[in-house]
Amino acid sequence: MKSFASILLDWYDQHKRDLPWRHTRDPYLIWLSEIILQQTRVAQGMEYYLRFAKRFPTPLSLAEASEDEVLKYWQGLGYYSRARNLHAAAKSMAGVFPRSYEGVRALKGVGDYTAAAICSIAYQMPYAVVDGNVYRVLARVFGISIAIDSPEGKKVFMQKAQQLLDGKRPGDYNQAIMDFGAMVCTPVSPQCDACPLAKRCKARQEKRVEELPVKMQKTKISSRYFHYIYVRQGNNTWLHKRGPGDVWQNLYEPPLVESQTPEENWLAGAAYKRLFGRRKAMLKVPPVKHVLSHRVIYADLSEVDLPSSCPVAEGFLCVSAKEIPQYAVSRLVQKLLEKAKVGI
DNA sequence: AATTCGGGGGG
DNA sequence: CCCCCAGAATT
Repeated sequence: MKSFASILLDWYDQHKRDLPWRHTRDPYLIWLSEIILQQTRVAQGMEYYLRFAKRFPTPLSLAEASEDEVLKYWQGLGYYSRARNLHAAAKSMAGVFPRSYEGVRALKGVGDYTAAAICSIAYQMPYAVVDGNVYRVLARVFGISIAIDSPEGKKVFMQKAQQLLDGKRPGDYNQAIMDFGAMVCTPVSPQCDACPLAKRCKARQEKRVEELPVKMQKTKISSRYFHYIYVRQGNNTWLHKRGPGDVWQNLYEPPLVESQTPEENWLAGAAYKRLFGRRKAMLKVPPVKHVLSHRVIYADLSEVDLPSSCPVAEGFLCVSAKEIPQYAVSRLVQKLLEKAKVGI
């Protein structure tokens, strides 16, 4: 009876995807790829990785860049704390990527999964990764019904993964089980006919493939209502850098008024008056729906004309409309500006 | 232990 | 519409 690991490795040697970060053993580049791929599909992260690796080929080049530039390169990829942590971690390593598991695990933005991935792939250290693919493959093949997002479940899957790890090729094994989960043992309609583990798969024997893995879903989604105001002041406009404690930290956006309900007359509210007094705002883009992981934002964009004599409000930058593309903005702001045909 | 971080692709 | 993706930090 062949081992679980050797079956996966055989499958991997035949079917592995040709990915750019598989052509290097540079721990820095492998780290970069792993941060980009957190909660992100390979297809979505590919172009970002290539651009990052070209512009920031070394820890030092990343450390010496401004956070604004790093965020600009990250624009559109989401989970922007990844970019901020990436930059902070690069600055913390003084040009030398850590060589121990503990050193890697201590980097900002590196958790158990990412530390195991980097150390196994770059250093051939025997640490098993546990990501969404691993949960799914192990839950099905071994018929594990415990919820993957429960504390006990995490422990069970961690132990199982570590026990199955191939000691000779830990990096290849880790990538094998993830590629396998992405290509064969997929979340819906898995390719059981082409699966080299089908014969020993508990879930398949018990016809529970679609039921595993088990997750205790929750996700209460709340709504927010954003009203952006595009300032037209000659050829200039206003931008604001978002602060901590909310979405899109350190990204830029036009002046924003948030309302508690869609019906609220925000134009008469204190927030708007403090910025623009009694000036009229013209609606340019009717509300668009923007979905985040645990939140739905309904956002519209209006325009206010301002004489050039008008001073810039506290906390805002006055920039040429042509310069907007230099600033990192959320996908929502990008879409609103496109629809309004201003900037970008 | 539960929330909060984005955005996109596919059924 | 739904689910989930090479997760981590915070509270």
